[in-house]
Amino acid sequence: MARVRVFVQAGDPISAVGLASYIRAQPGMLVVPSRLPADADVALTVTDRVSADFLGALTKAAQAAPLPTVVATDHVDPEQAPSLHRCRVVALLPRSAATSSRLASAVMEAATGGAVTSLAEQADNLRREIAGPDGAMLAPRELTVLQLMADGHDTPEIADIMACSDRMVKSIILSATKRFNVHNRVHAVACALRAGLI
Amino acid sequence: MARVRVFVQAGDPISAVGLASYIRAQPGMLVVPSRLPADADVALTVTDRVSADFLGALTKAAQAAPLPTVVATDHVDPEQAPSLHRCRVVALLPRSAATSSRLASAVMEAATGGAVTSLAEQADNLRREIAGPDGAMLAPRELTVLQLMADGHDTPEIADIMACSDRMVKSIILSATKRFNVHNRVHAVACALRAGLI
DNA sequence: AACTGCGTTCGACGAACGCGCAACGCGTTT
DNA sequence: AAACGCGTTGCGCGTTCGTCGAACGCAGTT
Repeated sequence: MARVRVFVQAGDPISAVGLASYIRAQPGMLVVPSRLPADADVALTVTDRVSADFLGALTKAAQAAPLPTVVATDHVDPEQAPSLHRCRVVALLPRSAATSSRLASAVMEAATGGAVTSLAEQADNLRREIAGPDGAMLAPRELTVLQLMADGHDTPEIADIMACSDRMVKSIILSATKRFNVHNRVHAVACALRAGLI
Repeated sequence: MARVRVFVQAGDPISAVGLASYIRAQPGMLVVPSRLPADADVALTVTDRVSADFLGALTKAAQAAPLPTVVATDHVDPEQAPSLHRCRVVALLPRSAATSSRLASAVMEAATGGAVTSLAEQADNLRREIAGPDGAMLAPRELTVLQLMADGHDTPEIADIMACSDRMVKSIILSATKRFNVHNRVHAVACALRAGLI
């Protein structure tokens, strides 16, 4: 292969030219114009979080020109992880720690189709690298309570679903709010949602 | 002024080189190395959302070298808006629609200290430009209340921030929960968060 | 076995929330 | 002017939440 042709895609122009600069600085790569995705070997995208919306856009783009895709992001929604391979995503990179060499090697591997690590494993690595060791700090019960609250259930309903008393549910919420240093249950749910934990 | 010296700052390397590329492409501007913020005329930053954390980092940076600052972002937390001028923020741009000319003119105005529109007005314009016509599904006050709740504030705090009574805040929440057919305020915040409205 | 720390469970009380009803100001309609 | 809608605020009620304290079981320590 002569030079790897990279199709660059981003939700905002700033990130787009940032990615393009990285690729242009690589001797073995060049950026293909956004009008000609079919001429590329690899797609390179960046996003705040891999959400359903983002994957939808990716799917649409993949129908026009199916390319192996590298994604730079800081978060992958757990429920979206299984859909990644359908969009031909072959590599996940940490956006906030994307070095020139990491980007380049990921794009090169994607272009040559080599060394495809499991996407689930990559997503896990990403979560660990981004969130640090804190990400694993929630107990399973806390997770359940947070999810149920986010779905609109109040304390007695949660107690019923989890087969325990109201007091227990409140205790779980209390311990979680104190440990994460948030003000109340709304704040806790919002933080968990933003952190992608639920 | 000979050339405008711009100090570029971003949470991730991709956006940083993106911004730098934009500035370098401008004939009248140059990028100062990140080690020499004191040599710059203007600071240019980019962030997903103007949160308390982001403003904290900005404040710390401003202590080292107080510069008029241009921020490219897609969202400004309403409660942070009053703090913007303390961090010497003079312009807000839509990140997802940041064109070369908009960036350049904002940086130039910041450097010359001219044409300072009200920051609150700029924040409003930003919200309108980002959300588009879909954002019209929620009234502006509902959006504010939801954001404040997501940041952990309770009813009297929100009433204080929005300069109205507790009853009014509750009325806004009540009308929103009825209109969106959700069970309570936690559910409302979770839905808004998942829909990307806040 | 007695002690100690830690997580779990429950009771209780003040504060906050969910919500209906009534009233006031203010612009628009007729 | 009268009628109407709409946003705002207040009052009050029952329900739920936030939080402290205490009791219990269960490791590991000595």
